[in-house]
Amino acid sequence: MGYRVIVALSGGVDSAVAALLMRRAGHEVHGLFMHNWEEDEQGYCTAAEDFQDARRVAAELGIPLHRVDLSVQYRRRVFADFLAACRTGFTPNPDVLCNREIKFGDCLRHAARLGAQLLATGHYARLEQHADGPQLHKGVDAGKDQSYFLHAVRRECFANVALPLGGMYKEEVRELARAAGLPVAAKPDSTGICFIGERPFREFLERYVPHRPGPILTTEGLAAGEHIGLPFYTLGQRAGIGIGGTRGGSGAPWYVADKRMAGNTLVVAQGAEHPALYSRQLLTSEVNWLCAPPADADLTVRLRYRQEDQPARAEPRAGGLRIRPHSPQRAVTPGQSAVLYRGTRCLGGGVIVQTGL
RNA sequence: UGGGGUGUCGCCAAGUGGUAAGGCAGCGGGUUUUGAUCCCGCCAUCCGGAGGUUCGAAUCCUUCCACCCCAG
Repeated sequence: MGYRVIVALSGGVDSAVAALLMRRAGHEVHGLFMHNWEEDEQGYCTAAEDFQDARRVAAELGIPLHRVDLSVQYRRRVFADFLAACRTGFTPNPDVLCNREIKFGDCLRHAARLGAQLLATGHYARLEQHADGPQLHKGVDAGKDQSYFLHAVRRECFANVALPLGGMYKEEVRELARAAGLPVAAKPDSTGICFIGERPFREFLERYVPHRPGPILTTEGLAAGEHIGLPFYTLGQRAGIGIGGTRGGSGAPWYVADKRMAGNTLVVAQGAEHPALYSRQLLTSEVNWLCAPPADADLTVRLRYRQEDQPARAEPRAGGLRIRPHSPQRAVTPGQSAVLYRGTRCLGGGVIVQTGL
């Protein structure tokens, strides 16, 4: 008999297959369903359905299913942060924090209380246990790689974690699920911020952040309209600005180039390649290292999920790193994470706090 | 109330007798475990209003209306 392994079952295919694989590896597998967000009346929250799916999966696999309510912790340590960041004009990535605080924080501790030697999840990333500690690597399926979301997890928290899908492609995972008769084999991939779900982001945020209209200016300083409040926009964004054609304009679409909190001003640039949309360097907050902090600067950096990582130089500075990508990067956004890689290995990362030419 | 100009989809903007381009915005969908980016689709039976000429007009004529400019 192997270990007692707790698999975080979300009700989706990935975690179901993760459980399947751990059981096949001979472990004693238990499922654990996390409840992180209070139901609301809007009908967007699918937690109830997801729990039912998790139950069906557990039943099919013949494993016990536990359930833990972490919604208070989520609200205190993830959502509060998220809102605070939004209010300062940042574009936070709550899923990064959720992995650090909830999934590989409270959930991990809860798994230990349930007697597990190992926690497994359905993330597409590879975890290797070495003598000098765990190493996080990109998932083999480049299209699904989720190492970006995991970079902020404390390194020691990976010591007793397994990510069985890291070496697989999504199609293989679905195929395994089908072959094993798992009831969620054809369930669509979930997208969207986990607690918000698929609902329109703006509509969600409006419940917590009041509108505060202000001017929209072009990079030339011309008035271009009115925005509803800086927190409702993100850098590089095109849709939702509401600017039509202008006399003598190029006819190209407009993008958010800057959010000036001081003057409550949204600055927009015309054309997807406008120089005002590019940054040559950025500063990060304190970095969470998943390796011994590297002395040299030969690495690549990913500045937004699903963006290709870029060669860059990184040097320490007070409170974090100064990162200079070899080529200017588009829509580098405070609040998003700068995640460092060397080859397939994820070295860690920090939150972008400032960008500059 | 003298002269000149303009009036085409929410915004720009083609079209000057042959039966409404395009872009932007918007909407819908696809991709996606971050709000994007990107991709696909939809989007004026009607051209400021009313008459008239013509087989046929947004395009010609008449007139009215609105706005702009120059003179005043």
